[in-house]
Amino acid sequence: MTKIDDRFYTVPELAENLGVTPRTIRFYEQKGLVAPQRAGTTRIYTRQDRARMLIILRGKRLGFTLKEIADYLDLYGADPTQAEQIKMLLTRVRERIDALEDQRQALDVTLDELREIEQQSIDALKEKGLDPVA
Amino acid sequence: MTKIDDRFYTVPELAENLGVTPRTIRFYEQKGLVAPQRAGTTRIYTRQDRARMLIILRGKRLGFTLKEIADYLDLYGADPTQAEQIKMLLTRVRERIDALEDQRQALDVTLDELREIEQQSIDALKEKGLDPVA
DNA sequence: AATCAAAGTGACGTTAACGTAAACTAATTG
DNA sequence: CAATTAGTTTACGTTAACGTCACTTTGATT
Repeated sequence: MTKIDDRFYTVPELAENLGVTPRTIRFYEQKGLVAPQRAGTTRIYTRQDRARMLIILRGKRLGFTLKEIADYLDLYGADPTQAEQIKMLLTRVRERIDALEDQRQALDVTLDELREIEQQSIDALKEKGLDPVA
Repeated sequence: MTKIDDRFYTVPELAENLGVTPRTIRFYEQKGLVAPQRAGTTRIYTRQDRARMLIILRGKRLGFTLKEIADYLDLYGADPTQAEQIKMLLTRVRERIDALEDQRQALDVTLDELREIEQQSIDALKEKGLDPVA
C-alpha cells in the first residue's frame, strides 16, 4: 500500500510550499489558471491543484505567458486521449525554441558589439595614460 | 575644403532619417536626453543633436535603459578630458556583458529543457500512433 | 459573546518606453 | 482670407505579472 498524499493546502501553505506569494496564487485563480474549492470562503487546494500549479510554474520558467499556459491547461482534462494537448504543447514548445534560438543569436551579436566597445574604451584610457582597471 | 553638413532637421525629418517615430524623439527630449533649439515652437535639430540621437539609439540596441544612457550623456560635454566618461562607459559595458553572459547561460538551460519536452512530446505521440509532424 | 488571527476582497500602484487621440497654434498656400 | 499642412501640447492608454494597502469577513478560541 502506498500512502497517497491527500493533504489539503490553504493559500499560504501552498504558497510556502511552492515558493511563491499568496498573492500570486490568487492572481492565477483570477486569471482562470486554477479553481480551488472552497470551505466557506477559504480556498482549499488538493494535490491535483498543486500539480496544476507546478505545471504553471514550469511554464513560466520556460518563458510562456500566463495566457499560453491557460490555453494549454484548458485542454487538460477536456481531452480524454490528450493527443490534442500534446500536439499543441509540441507546437508551442517548438515556437518557443525557435524564438529563443533567435534571441541567442541576437544576444551573441550584441555581446560582440559590447566587447568591441570595451576594447575601444580600454585603448582610449591607455592613450591617456590611465589604468583601465581602476 | 570639406563640405560640412550644416543641415537642420525638424522632428519628422529626423525621425524619418533615424527610423524612429516623432513621438520617440519628443519623448527623449522630455526625458532630458536631447535638448534641441527652437524656431518659435518648432524644434530644430543640428548634426550634433543627430549624433546624440545615434548614441542613444546604439545604447538602446545594446540593451541599456534610457536612464543609463542619460547618465552617460550627462558627462558628455561636461567632461573636458572625457576620461571619466569613458571609465563610466567601460564599467557599464562590463556590467552589461556580465548580465548578458548570465542570460545566455540561462537561455541555454531553458533551451535544453524545452528540447527535452519536445522529445517527450514526440515520443508520446508516436506511442499513440500519431505523426509528430502533422 | 468578545476577541483575534487568518483569509479574503477590492482597488490602486509599479515599470519602461513609448502609442494614440484630441485640441491648439503657427505658417504657408490658393 | 479661408483652408490646409505641420508641428506642438497634454493627457490618458498599453502590457505583464504581480505588490501593496486598507478594510471586511470568518471561524475558532477563551
